[in-house]
Amino acid sequence: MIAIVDCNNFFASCERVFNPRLNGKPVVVLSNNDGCIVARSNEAKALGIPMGAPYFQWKSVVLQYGVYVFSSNFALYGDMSRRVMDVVGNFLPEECLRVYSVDEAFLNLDCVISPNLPQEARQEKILAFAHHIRQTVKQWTGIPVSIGIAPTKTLAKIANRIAKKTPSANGVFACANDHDINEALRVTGIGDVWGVGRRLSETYRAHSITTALDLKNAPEEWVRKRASILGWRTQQELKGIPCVRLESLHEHQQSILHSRSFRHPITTVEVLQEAVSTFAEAASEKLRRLALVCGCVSVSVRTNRFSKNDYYSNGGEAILPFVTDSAIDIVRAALKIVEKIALEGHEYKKASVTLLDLSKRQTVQTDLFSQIDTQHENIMQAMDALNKRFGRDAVHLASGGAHSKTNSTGSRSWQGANDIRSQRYTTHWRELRVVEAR
DNA sequence: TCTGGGGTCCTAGGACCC
DNA sequence: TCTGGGGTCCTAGGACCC
Repeated sequence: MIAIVDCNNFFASCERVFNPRLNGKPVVVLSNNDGCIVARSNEAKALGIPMGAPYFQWKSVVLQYGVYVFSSNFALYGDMSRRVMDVVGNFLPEECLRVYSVDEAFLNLDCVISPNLPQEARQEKILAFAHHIRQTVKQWTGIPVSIGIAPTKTLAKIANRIAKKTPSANGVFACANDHDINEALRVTGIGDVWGVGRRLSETYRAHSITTALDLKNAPEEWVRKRASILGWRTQQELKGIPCVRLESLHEHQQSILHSRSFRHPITTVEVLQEAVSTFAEAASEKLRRLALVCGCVSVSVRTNRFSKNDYYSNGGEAILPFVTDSAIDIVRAALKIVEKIALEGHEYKKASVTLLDLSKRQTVQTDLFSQIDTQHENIMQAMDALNKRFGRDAVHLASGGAHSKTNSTGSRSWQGANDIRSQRYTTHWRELRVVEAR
């Protein structure tokens, strides 16, 4: 049996932990640049605010109902995620816990509760175990979680959704036998199935497959043909046959991406290069943190994708002559690409830098030792140390823009809005929560 | 005025081989 | 007039996830 532990409204719940007056109130958290609504408390959901909605379209509702709004605070959410996963990790061996995203983890319950127990005794133990996890996470971190339990991951996801939607379930829902599973599938819309996105649900609905149960019962060959091997696997999972493995096929990450939309459009290639330089440097920092090197840099730029006229987007990539983790090499390659792909006269709204062809730093170092530039290595170590100690962007490459080009608030004019962020309560000494006792 | 960011995997089709 | 068959590898683009 598989369990999935999923934090409820995770970002909104993080805000509530350190700001209890938000309990019972509608809360939303915005994406980078304060662009979209990416997390909503139940009260905000009840107001009809959809996931991913542009913030500006919902500002009037926000004002009318006194919704509390926050810019995203990833320092806080990342740290809270680590705490939640640590607590869950206390309950079972490491190899039976698979952290799937910032707010979700899969648990292999067979590690903890013997599959050979009689059905009823086993079910009872599983439920008690799940409730215990849920209560402990809540008490130790302040984050509410829901737990879904079923024979496959896709079914566990469905059980989790029911756990969230059914108040009487108390945050835990298990479906183990065929009858319970079919009933759960019957009340689950096709679009709510894990692995069925917008396009696939359109296809399915056009063929009268509207619930998860319909998909389970659809002809396999048809599913295989119309929805590829992925759709077929989803269908197998609905039938209780495990098909989705989470164990990564790869030893390490395949790509590193850093991208941002600009608050104000960039109109000159010169400024665009500053932005791309900054992004490439940020990507290289992540590369070094993961102890990887890259062999290929890819850059893309584009204008506003929502304005119909004059949409322009372009991209390019460069294969590096040697693998590297040096910001200097990577930025240089990225800027060369910008020269090729960026034309004057456009209003650029977004740029991204992707590092590809990643390998472990250690393994290449032995082969290509003479090619690793030790001077760069020393500079990178110094820069990383300075930025760690004195804050991000304490030092950066000059191609990222000089300080004379910053505006009155101290940020470059293209940098995104992040105006209404809460304090970084758990990671910055100066932002600790102050509690007054009277 | 205003619309996120960071990933993975699969497939079709082209290029190439003999 | 008429133009094979069998295979591999790579890449761009699409779809999906949170």
